[in-house]
Amino acid sequence: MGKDSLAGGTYGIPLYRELQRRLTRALSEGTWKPGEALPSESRLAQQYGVSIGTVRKAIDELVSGRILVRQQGRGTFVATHTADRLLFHFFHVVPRSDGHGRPPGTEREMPRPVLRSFRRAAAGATVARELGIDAGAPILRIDNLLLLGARPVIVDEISISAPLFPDLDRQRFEGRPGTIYGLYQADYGINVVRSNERLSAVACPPAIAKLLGLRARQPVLNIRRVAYTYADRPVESRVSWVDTREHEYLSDLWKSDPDH
Amino acid sequence: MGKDSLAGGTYGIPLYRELQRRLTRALSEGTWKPGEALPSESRLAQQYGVSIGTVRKAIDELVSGRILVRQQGRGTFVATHTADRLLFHFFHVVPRSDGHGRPPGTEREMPRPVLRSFRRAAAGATVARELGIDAGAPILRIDNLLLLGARPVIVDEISISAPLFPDLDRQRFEGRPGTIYGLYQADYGINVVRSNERLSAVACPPAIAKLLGLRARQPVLNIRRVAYTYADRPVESRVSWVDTREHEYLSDLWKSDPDH
DNA sequence: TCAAACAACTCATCTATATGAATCCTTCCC
DNA sequence: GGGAAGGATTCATATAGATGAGTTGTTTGA
Repeated sequence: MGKDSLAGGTYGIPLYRELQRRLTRALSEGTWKPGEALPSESRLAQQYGVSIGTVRKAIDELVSGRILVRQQGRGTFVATHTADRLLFHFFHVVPRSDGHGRPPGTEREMPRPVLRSFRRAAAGATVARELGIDAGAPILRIDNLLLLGARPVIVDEISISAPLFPDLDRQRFEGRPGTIYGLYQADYGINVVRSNERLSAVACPPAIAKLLGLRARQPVLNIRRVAYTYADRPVESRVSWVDTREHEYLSDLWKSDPDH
Repeated sequence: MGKDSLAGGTYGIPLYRELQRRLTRALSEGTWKPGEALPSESRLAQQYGVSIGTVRKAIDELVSGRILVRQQGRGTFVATHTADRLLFHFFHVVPRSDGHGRPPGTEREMPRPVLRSFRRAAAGATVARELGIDAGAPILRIDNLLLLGARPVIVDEISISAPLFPDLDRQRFEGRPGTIYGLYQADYGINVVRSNERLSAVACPPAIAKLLGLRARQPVLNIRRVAYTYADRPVESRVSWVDTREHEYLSDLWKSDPDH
C-alpha cells in the first residue's frame, strides 16, 4: 500500500471520486506537465491502494472531459492545447452550410490571428466579475482580428488577470508557437479545460465594423466567453464579434467525436 | 445462455459495443417504450450471454447520451422528454446575466408557447436537405411564438415530414400535455436524442419583428436546429428567431449537470 | 548492418464475485 | 388500519484476475 493510500480515508464519497479529486489537484499543481504521461494505471492503483478498475473509473471522466488522453500501449497523458483541440472544442465558427453540399461542421479551418493591440488595463465591472477579481485590478487586454480564408471574420477582445501571467508581453504573445490556450498552458501551467459562451445579436459598433468590413449598425454576433481551468477557476474573459454573413456559429452538443 | 447470445458472433468490435448497438436498435424499434424499464442488468447479461460488467459498459454511454436513465434500486429506464430535459438539453435561451447577480444558466424559465399557425406545406430545398426528404415532399409547418415571463422572445418555425406524423393536426398538437418532443415521443414513438444548432445574427424580417415587438431590420439571433433520433436520422428542422435584448443563448459545453 | 523475433510494458476488454445502498412489496404485529 | 420489520430486487461500488492489442526497446541471428 503506497504512501498516498486512500484506505480508510473517506466516508460518504466513493473511492474513485476521491481519487479523481486527488488526480485533478495534482494536475492543477503541475505534478505532471502537459503532454507528459501519468504513472501507469497499475502503478497508480498500487500507489493509492485501490484496484486498477477503480483507477480506470477515476480516469474515465477526466478523459471524457478532455483533461487526459489515453493511448493504448503508451500510457495516459495530460491533454495539450493543439490546433485540433482548439478547432473541435473551443472554436465554433464554421463556413455557412446554407446552400448545398457537405454536412455542417466538416471542413473547419484554422483562424489566422492578426494582433491589433496588446496593453495593460484595469478590469471593468463585468470582466472583474467574470474573472473573479476586483474591479480596477490589473489585466492584460489583447485585441485580435481573426481571418478565415482571406477575410476578416472575427474580432476578439481578450481580458486576463495580469498577475496570473507574469512577464507576458506583446512580443512573447505574438511569438507563441501554437494557440493562445497552448501559451497559457506551456508557459504558465494554466490549463484551460472548459469554457462557456453566451451569444446575442447586436448592432455592430463602428470600430468593429471597420475591422470586419461591415457597415456600422449591421447585425453582428456577439459572444461572451469565460474560459475555466480546474475547479471552475476562471482564466480568461473574451468578447468576440462575428461577421455571420458567410460563417455561422455551430453548437453541436454531445455529438460524435472525430476520434473514437 | 439466452437466445440472443452474442457469443461467437462478432469479430473486430468489442462485445459491449455490439450490445450497445443491439440495445439502440431495440430502442428505435420501440421494444421498450419511453418511461418503461429495461430488463435488469443481470437479466440482460444472462439474455445476451455476457457479464454484468459488459452490460454496464454498454449502457454507460447511452446514459451519458441521455437516451437511458439509471435509478439505483429501481432499474434502467428509457428517458422521457420532460420539462427538465427540455430546459437543460434543448432549450438554450436564458435571461441575460450582464449586470449583476447569479451565475449564468441558473434561473431558467419554461417558455410558454402560443401557436400562430399549423398547416400542411411542401418542403423547400433547405428543409428537404435537412430532413433527408425530397424537395416538394409534404411537411407539416408549425409556427410558434414563445413567451418568457410576459414578453414574446422567440419565434419558432418548425418543419417535420408529414408521413412521419400521421393524423397530427392542430388540435392534437395544441392539446399535447407536455413538450413538443414529448409529443413526438409519446404519440409517434419518435425519440429525439440530440440536436445541432447553427447560429447567426441577421436583420429581423418585418413579419418576425412585429411578433417580437422589434423594429424591422433590428439585429436578431437566427438559429437553425436539426433534431435527430437514433442512428442520426433527422426528425425536425426548426428555424428560431430570438430577441436578444433581454435574453441570450447559452452554450455551456460538457459542463457539470444538475444531476450527478 | 539489417531485420526479425522477443520481451516488457502500456491500456482495452471481459469475466466473476462480493458488498453496499436505494427501492419496493409483503408480512407481521399491535 | 397503520406502521415496523424483512426480504427481494435493483443499480453502485470495488476487487481480482485473465486475455488481448498496441507500443517500445532489446536481443538475436543471418
